Amino acid sequence: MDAIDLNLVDLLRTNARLSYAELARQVGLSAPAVHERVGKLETSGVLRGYRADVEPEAVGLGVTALIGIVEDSGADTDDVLAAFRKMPEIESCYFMAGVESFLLKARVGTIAELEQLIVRLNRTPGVASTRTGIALSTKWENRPRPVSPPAA
Amino acid sequence: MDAIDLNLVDLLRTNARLSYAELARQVGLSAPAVHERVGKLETSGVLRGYRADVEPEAVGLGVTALIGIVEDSGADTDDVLAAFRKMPEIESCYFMAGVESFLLKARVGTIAELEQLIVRLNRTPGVASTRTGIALSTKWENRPRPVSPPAA
DNA sequence: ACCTTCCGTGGACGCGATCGACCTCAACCT
DNA sequence: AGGTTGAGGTCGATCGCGTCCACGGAAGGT
Repeated sequence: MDAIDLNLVDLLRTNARLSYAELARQVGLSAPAVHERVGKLETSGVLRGYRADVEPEAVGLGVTALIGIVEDSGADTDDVLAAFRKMPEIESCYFMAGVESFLLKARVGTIAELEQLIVRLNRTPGVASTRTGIALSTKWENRPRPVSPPAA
Repeated sequence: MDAIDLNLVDLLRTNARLSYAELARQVGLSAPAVHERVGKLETSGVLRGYRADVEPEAVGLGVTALIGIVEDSGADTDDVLAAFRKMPEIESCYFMAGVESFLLKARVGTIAELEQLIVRLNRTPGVASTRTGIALSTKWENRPRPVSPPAA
């Protein structure tokens, strides 16, 4: 993980579809060298994948909610997690310090669907209570933070 | 936005580096047709970009926090937003219904940096108070929800 | 029926991806 | 010091992909 690797990570974080040739030009190496570096970053787990960034409204997911979960005392956290994992509307899941064991970010199409999701969450074994906040708008999300020092 | 478009969106959401030729095979069209469709999805704003998914720990961002913000009464929300936007550690920013106007997701390297961030947040004009929760682990994040019906 | 528009296909051509051979340098061993 | 080894690079060649263009057929309007 030298400066060139960090540079590649930054470039791919801003545009994951850059060609190896273009990446090579940007970092000042040959295309095969970049190809090998990126391959190593992938197999070492630094680069976990490449995702298109999609406007949620455009695919019918206009409602965003953030939901805190309080577990039952003695609940099996792994079981709870497995149940959450089966709900595709839960985009993100953080295990938190504090009274609320989990914080979930969910996206659904309508408030009615959100209601159904909350009902399902409250019914899943191990969940004591939920507290949901509705996002009126997403100002930004997953903004890539440059990790390599600016080129000066 | 027909079924093929949704299919393309799903494919790119799972792997943004798929070649047009490969996409074409998967959806049963020719490469130029896919090229044109993807181009239109980009210019129409459905596809906002393509991002590498990076393991945060690997780039020195091991601490994740979720921070609720209460605004001063009479604060200028746009100014507050602009201030947040200048803080690169804030990865996501949601404008919320409820007492807390914003919910921020921030990533930093150390608890000390988190402390500094919170201090800065509390100092920014328009912010009345903050409430931060620390994520002990990220179970998953930005899981792509398939948007097109399964191929059956 | 005709025209127009949209959306696709097929062919062509230049560039990119990717493999293998070779080079360079630094670290380490003897 | 000299030799060996391995990591990480360049170069060149080959093959497939990206992308442009001309053409074709279906749907819909007049």
